[in-house]
Amino acid sequence: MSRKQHTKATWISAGLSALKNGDPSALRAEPLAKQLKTTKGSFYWHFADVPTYRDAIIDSWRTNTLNEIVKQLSSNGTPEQRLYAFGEHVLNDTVDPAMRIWAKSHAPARESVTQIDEQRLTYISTLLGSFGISNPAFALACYGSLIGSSAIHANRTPLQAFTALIDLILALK
Amino acid sequence: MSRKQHTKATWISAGLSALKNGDPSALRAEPLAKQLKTTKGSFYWHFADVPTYRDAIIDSWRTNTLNEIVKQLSSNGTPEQRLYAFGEHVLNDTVDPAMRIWAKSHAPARESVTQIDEQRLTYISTLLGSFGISNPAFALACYGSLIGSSAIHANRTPLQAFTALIDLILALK
DNA sequence: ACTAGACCATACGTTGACGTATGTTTCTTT
DNA sequence: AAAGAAACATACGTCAACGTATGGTCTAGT
Repeated sequence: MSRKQHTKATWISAGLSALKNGDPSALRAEPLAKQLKTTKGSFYWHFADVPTYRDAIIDSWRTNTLNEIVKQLSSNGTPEQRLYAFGEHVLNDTVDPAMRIWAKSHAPARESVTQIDEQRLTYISTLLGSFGISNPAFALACYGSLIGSSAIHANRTPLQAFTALIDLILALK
Repeated sequence: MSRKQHTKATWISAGLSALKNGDPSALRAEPLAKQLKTTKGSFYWHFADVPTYRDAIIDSWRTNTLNEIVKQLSSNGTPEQRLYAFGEHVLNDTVDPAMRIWAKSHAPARESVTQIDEQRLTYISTLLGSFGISNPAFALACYGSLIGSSAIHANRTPLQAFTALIDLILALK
């Protein structure tokens, strides 16, 4: 009914949301509690301490993202359609930038980012391979243009760069 | 002999260096003082407070980067050579990722990143234009692949993606 | 409605960083 | 070498966030 109480998932969701507009230092117990209109009593019930919470955030991102990749893997549609769907998946991952900068100083974040990058690059390489394009630098360029152009402050949408690039590469086939 | 005292530039340099391996929250007076083997007495001599210092860091990055772009603009060499040189310039800017995430929550950082992105995109668009390539999405893809693939955790170098992409785009001419 | 367990509020002591005040050292100029 | 200026060290009060302890409140099962 009233379901006013919080769960681990609530806290993790709030943390992931905080990462969308800031760096990992935004993951602090008391400010988040205030934002959730509760107190840190709840926080410390669900998590032993802040480092534990932060690692749970990382693991949640990793799991969600891996699941999304699996979903993409088993999707249907032409390779072109699947490439575009992949692009949207990456662009929708607004936590990615924070995880990436966190990875510079935090081993668990680094491991998760590495794993996700491997999976995504493998997937896009496979799709490009179905067009007979096997140079792995192209996969890296595609993935990079997604990660990068979503971070760039320009008037164009990141998707425009990605689609232009895909069209260009597919012209090779 | 002249015992080595610190200057504004020393502090700013230390801050820029800290940003290479972490987020903006690493820019704190006392930890940096410890690292520079001095005390915050020096810090507060050179800067009014931490926000002032942080904005000085941003401005230093902006100025350095703009100067570097101007240098590239007046460089000589073929457009191909200048494209590659541009790529290296961007990849050498290891502060860029931290500035980019900072831009999400801090207006001065955002303004600087926007300005730098505009200048870089204009320059690369001009170079591509000299090959008769006018679709701005290609410039965004190139710049994005630099920014992005340098952030990606993979076994390949970012430059491989960029050069493959340039070669691909130049094949259009 | 009662009780057990799950969940939350709050008071407390601790810590790390902030910014100020004030004295001390080092540099420069004469 | 002395004086003034520039740069640094340090002690202090304040604050925000940490983590703990303890008691209160909600909820489900009987």
